[in-house]
Amino acid sequence: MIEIRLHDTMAREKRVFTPADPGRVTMYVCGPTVYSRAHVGNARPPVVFDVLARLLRHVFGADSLVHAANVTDIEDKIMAAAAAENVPIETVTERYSRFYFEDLRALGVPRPDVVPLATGHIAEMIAMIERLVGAGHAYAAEGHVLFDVPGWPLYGGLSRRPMDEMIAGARVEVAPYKRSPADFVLWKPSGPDQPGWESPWGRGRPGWHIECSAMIEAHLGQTIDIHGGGIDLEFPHHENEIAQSSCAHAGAPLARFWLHNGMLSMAADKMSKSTGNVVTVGDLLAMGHRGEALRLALLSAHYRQPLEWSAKLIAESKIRLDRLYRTAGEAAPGTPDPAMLEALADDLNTPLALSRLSAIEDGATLRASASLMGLLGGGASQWFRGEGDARVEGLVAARAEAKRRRDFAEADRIRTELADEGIVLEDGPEGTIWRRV
RNA sequence: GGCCCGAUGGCGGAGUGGUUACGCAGAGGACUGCAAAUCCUUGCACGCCGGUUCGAUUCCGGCUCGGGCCUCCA
Repeated sequence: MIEIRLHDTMAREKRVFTPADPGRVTMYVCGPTVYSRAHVGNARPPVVFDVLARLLRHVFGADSLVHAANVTDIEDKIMAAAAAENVPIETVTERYSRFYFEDLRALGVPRPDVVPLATGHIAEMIAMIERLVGAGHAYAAEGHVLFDVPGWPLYGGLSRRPMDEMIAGARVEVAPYKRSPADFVLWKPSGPDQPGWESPWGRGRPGWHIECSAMIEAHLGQTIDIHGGGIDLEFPHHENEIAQSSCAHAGAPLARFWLHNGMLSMAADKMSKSTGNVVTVGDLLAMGHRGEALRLALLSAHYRQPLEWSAKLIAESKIRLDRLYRTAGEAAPGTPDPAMLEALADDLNTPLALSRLSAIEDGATLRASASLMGLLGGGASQWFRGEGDARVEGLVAARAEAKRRRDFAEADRIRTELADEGIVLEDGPEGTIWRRV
């Protein structure tokens, strides 16, 4: 069996990955808060961890993996977005949740095995908070429940931040009900006009961090094999998840491997909703870019490295796919290329894997290899032509007839006409094929 | 200010203590009615200063620059 090595943020080094139970590999990736369209940066984790999921299924068996990714459908930004439209939060969350999975499908990312909703696990969250309170790790104050950070000395292990510096460096105004500035909220009160659930501490709603801890416990267990997410979540989100879960589980570690992807930037700035420096997946698709080209672009750099997003990157990725599809043709998948597999197994080195791909000459091997990265799923003719277009086919046939008459002026006129529509013709030994640029 | 990461050819982006990344773009050639595509050939590199070493782009230290986190964030 091939050896998979993954970079574990906790250990700060690559380690050989072996599941606790090879028959049930567990992976959880932090999903979106659904209050707006996903931008390309938001799409990097789903794409990256989809590649990992494909690799794990290839190595451990198709049914060996339980891949979970949550949807955060209760959060203050959602409430703000709903209030702005004067609609219930469900209107907002259902709309953007639908968009999110449509975008992912366009990028070749299937729905994870488990997609838990935060609002579907309020009882589990309350139960976990009660356990934390009972164990002395959390306390109620003014309708809030807070995690007692100084009371858990192991806090900060993932991000390696010394406790005193976290407190000294706190830049936010400290709420008066907090015992320590580092304490974070597990439950917060809701006003009469805000969404909320009854709890031992009054009507309220969960804090963001407890959602993941409770849903991981509910669906995957106390200790999972892999926990993934963007590097920006390392602190405080993942640190807080660790604190909550470990304290609720008598010290059992939350995850055996922590994987974090790097950020996407655009024009030298991080792509983020708060700065407005974003391009949404939906915008790019509407512009005519292929989802598969966007996927390849997202995999063109190693997942832990930052990635500079640009129009040129998309164009290059599309051209690369053209070449790969020409080689793949209509071949049925064969056996993956060992060198490509080796690249993926070495901490998901997709740029290296991509270079291996371009060295493969056999269509069947190429298709099987590419499918491990979620690429080359369709046939070449489908890729180049898109959906059937009778009018274009007719013009191509008319041009072929003109060529047969050696009426090259007419043939060139038709070719120019199609070129103006962004359609390129290629005369080959088996006739003319066409594709959109 | 604190914690952490990075610096590779025109651009993107792997990797390595001594030997080819790869892709895009460029140049030349083959092919073509002309093209396109394809194939062949080809130019272009490892931020700065020290150290270790027979030898460093690769290891160590310092510097400069860039990025992320410390607040919602994938």
